[in-house]
Amino acid sequence: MATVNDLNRPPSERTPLDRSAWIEAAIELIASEGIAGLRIETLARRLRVTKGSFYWHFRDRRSLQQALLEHWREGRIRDIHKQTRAIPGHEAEQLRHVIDVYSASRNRKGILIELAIREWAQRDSEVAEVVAEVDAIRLACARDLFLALGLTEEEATARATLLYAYVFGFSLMHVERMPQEIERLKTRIAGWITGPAANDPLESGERLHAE
Amino acid sequence: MATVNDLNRPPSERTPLDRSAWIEAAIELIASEGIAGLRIETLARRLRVTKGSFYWHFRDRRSLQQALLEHWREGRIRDIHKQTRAIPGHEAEQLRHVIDVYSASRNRKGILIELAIREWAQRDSEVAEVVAEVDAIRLACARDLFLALGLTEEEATARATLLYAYVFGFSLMHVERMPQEIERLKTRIAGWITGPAANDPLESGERLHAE
DNA sequence: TCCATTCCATACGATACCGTATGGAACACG
DNA sequence: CGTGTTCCATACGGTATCGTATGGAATGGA
Repeated sequence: MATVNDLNRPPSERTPLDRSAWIEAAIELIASEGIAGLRIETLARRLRVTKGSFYWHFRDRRSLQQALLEHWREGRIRDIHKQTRAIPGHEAEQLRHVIDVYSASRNRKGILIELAIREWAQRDSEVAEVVAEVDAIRLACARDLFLALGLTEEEATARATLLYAYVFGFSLMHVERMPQEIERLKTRIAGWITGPAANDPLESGERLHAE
Repeated sequence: MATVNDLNRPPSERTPLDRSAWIEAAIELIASEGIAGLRIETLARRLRVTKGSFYWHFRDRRSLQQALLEHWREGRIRDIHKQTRAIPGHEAEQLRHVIDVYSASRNRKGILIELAIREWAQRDSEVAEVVAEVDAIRLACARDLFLALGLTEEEATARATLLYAYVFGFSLMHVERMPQEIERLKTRIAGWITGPAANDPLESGERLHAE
């Protein structure tokens, strides 16, 4: 597979591209430009080739998108199980780690990819199905960790949902604070989400309509 | 101002368009197609005119985007104060209402606009500044409600942040459940976010590094 | 009536992109 | 050496869009 170094070498002594090189470059591109910025000729320029190369490896634009989506799906599912593998006695730590990975400023690129895929899913039902699948797995894994902490089924499901909604939503916000304050804020929220059982959730739910 | 009805009438007896008509149509368009789908000629087709009209009302594409952004900013700020106006004794209810407005399936269009603007903000620093301003106001208003409920400054700020991150993030997720189950789930989460004070947040935060 | 203003249509050049057709260079292999 | 395969360059037609230039219809006022 072509390495990044190849881009700085004369075309003659460069490793030939393959599908995966195009897919990797496509991931980079949607991270910076969004799914609408995924253009074949733009990709080709970044890879220092012409689109003649692209149409040798892929049938058309849609074919690249499908491969990209499948690549994302597999990578995410692998990561989920790796990150949420239960270690008895360390469930809360595992959960905070999940939050940390997705809300950390050092993982900016991963977050941008995640947002780009979800933006795409808003307007493509096939993509929405893949996102739904990944979400289902993520939620199930997080829920299992909460279950191990002693929460009820429903409470664990709700906490898992809140956890992921929070990390995705926070990455959409533009909080105006000092970096140190933001870290403190995130730590506090993470601690609350992964913390001990809250008040009786059913009762608070009912009060929504009773008041 | 041109009404929707005008689009079904012959061009001769139609109310002349003005800037606001273009801005309204632009909002509709980014809700359905995203910010990248905001094209002048596409807009013109929807308004049953040619782009000759557009370039009379606006200098260029960027000018429309700025007007659109300003329109969004003002509308959001108006809405925030309207929705979070403190009514003594009903603070929790107000907070749950905020969650309801943004996570309700009936407000799909409003959510899509919100997501489109935030997607835009990821790649345009000027837009990011406006989003940051709106976020700051929203967070301050929600924080004040939590303060009225007796929370500390830091706890109120954290809860307000969690509240908005949750509603934005949830709208990005694709939860595979029956509508009734989803409603129950959302009610439970909303009750928890707006509910009584949690465990000591500082302590849980410290544990993150201690374990 | 004449004229200025408002609002829009039409036509144009320029750019970016898609997908196809076709040729060519490098390489392996018999 | 000849040949097939792999990988890419080039050239082309077609579409969508931007911004400009310019003319025209309708309207209200002097």
